[in-house]
Amino acid sequence: MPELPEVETIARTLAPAVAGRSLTGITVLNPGTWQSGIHPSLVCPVPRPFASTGRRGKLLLIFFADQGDVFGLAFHLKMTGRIFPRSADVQPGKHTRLIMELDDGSRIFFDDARKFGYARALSHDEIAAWPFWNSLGPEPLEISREAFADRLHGAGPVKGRLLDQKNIAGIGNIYADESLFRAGIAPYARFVGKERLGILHDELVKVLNQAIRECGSSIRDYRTANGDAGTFQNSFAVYGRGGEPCPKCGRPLTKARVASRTTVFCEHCQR
DNA sequence: TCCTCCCTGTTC
DNA sequence: GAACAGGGAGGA
Repeated sequence: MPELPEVETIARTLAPAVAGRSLTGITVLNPGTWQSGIHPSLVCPVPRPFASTGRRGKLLLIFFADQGDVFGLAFHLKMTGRIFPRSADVQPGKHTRLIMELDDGSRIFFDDARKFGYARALSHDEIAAWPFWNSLGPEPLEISREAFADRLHGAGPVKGRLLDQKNIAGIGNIYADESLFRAGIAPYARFVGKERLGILHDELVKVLNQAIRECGSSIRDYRTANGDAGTFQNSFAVYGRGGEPCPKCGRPLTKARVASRTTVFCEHCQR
């Protein structure tokens, strides 16, 4: 379940693996994983030096140094996607869906047990034809408190609005539940006022930054590009803790379905 | 705005 | 052997 902090961590830990290297080819093992109008062989007809890695919402980005029609790659890891740089002697696993071949013989595997994840080439035409990219809301760590409150203000349950990537990019079930608990806002609350949404932004920024410092949350599948687990799962106040005592008041945490997602919250501390 | 579906490994 | 996990597309 890589959300913003996990994808940010993967981008940072992947950077050394691509630094100074070039992409020489892309091998697609699962056809559905390559969701791009550009054939993978056309991404690097000649070796393409890498420039950097990055992130937009939950998308992992890899950019090329030279200017070409295709200037980078985007990966959505969805729930079970993983990125593994590996030396030339390591063979792909049964869940390897796509392989990036590098000029030193090493490879970067994109594994995804559930096949929900995908990769795309980034070109101006590809982006123009990609509604998801074009509808992504601002980054929560870059938007102001006031702008955040404006975007989240509305009729639907606040958790649904927080999860909607059109409003704010990069928030998934974990950081939605954790930030709502810290802000004392019930996930099903509607018409939450601007002041309380400002508090939600404060808490969201804090929880995201702490999770980034801790290299993300590893529940089961997520690992950094180095293969390490994150540690923020040890700091969860509510996520995955239905029935356990609330960290603030000690009453049992409620597990319910909100915005079509499993949601854990405290009925006493969150209003 | 809300629900279902896509997938498959893991848990009950 | 069924329920569950869930991001986002697509339909109601």
